[in-house]
Amino acid sequence: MAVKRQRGDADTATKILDVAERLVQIRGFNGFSYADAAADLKITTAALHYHFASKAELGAALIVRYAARFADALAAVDTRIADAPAKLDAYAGLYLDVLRSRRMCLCGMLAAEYQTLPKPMQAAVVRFFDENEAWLTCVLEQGQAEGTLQFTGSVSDVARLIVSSLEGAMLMARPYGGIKRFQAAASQLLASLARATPQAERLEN
Amino acid sequence: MAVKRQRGDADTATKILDVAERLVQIRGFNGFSYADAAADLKITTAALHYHFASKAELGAALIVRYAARFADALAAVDTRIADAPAKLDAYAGLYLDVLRSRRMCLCGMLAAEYQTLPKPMQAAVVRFFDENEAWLTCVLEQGQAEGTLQFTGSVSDVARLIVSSLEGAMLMARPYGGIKRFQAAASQLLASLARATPQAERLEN
DNA sequence: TGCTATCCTTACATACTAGTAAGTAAGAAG
DNA sequence: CTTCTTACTTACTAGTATGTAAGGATAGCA
Repeated sequence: MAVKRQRGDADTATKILDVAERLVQIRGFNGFSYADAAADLKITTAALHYHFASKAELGAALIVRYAARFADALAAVDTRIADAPAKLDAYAGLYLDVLRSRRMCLCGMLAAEYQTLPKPMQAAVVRFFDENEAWLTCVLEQGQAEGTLQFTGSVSDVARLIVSSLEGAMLMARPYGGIKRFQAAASQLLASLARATPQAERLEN
Repeated sequence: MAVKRQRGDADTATKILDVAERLVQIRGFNGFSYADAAADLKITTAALHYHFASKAELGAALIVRYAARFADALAAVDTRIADAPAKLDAYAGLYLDVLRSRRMCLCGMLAAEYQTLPKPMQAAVVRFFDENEAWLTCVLEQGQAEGTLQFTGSVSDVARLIVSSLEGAMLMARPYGGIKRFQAAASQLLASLARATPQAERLEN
């Protein structure tokens, strides 16, 4: 069967995901309702239920799409950038992009609400973080082998510290309403990992 | 007027705060209801409204009490411990205590929900973090002066990195259901601040 | 004894929650 | 032209949310 697009619009399911994603990133999964999303899209809540039978299903689809997009972005970093410290900068840059649109990381937000989430969403959130950790582990090993990164402790502990610190920095940045705090925390963290060679200015925007 | 205690119990307002605090730390402010707290206490929601007229009022009282208790704990650290690095360890220990009871930091949780909180709660959350930062700033300055801590960047940036990273580590620890991740992240972070080696650096003292 | 304040209950109001049932307009398929 | 499918809408349900009004129980006190 052919893919259809009736009025030149992105299809409704995609638009629902876009709106719901933004709402969850700003207000949390427990802080938004089908009514909010429906009002935003100027459709009925019943139409939402047509595309996503339950809120849990919508939530799971949200994480799957978000994780896939993040994985694509990480793959793009790998092809674009060779240097391990620069890869870490680019990684922090992905977080910064989210923060610039005044949102929290979707999965960071869901981590806070973790205990109230349906099982499939919980599993998807953990998968997202595992994938982040795996990518960072590769970069850290590369940097260690090249001698461009130095750290004590296991590679996976450092990977986890990076994820934790960046998620925490995002969390804290939002009450303070700016990206400066995040940038300061990220550059400080990454500087402590980079070997004390002359480093380009990073995260300057 | 005298303080009364009718059946040897802690007074109801305190018990409400205890239960609500636990619920918010586990489920979030948007993830718990007066009905949940009332059921737990085996009283009616109307009784909750007697003590805390609105959920917003209860939430604000929650933060005020939590912040006061935290401030007391920090003061106790100051009198008990002289060494700056050990103070930082004790600071991380406070977070660990919260995590051990399988809870998120109250204000870390509320930071995630920040955009949906009533104004007075938002202000109280920011106050909590400002107080944390101020305390850490003192400790970092002390450590810098004593030569027991070393770091690049401003004292307040480092203080913010510590808060961010520990809050982030708590956030991430809960989906993974243990304290190991938190401990690894905290010790790694603090180790990077403690004066690294007893080698050449010591000579300048 | 009766007055009063505290602390609570019953009963209710009002709004919102996710989710469902039934129907319909528009097009594709045969 | 009929039938089926897609993508909705209108109208509704049961349950839950915060919050209120009125009054009862109990204790201390004048």
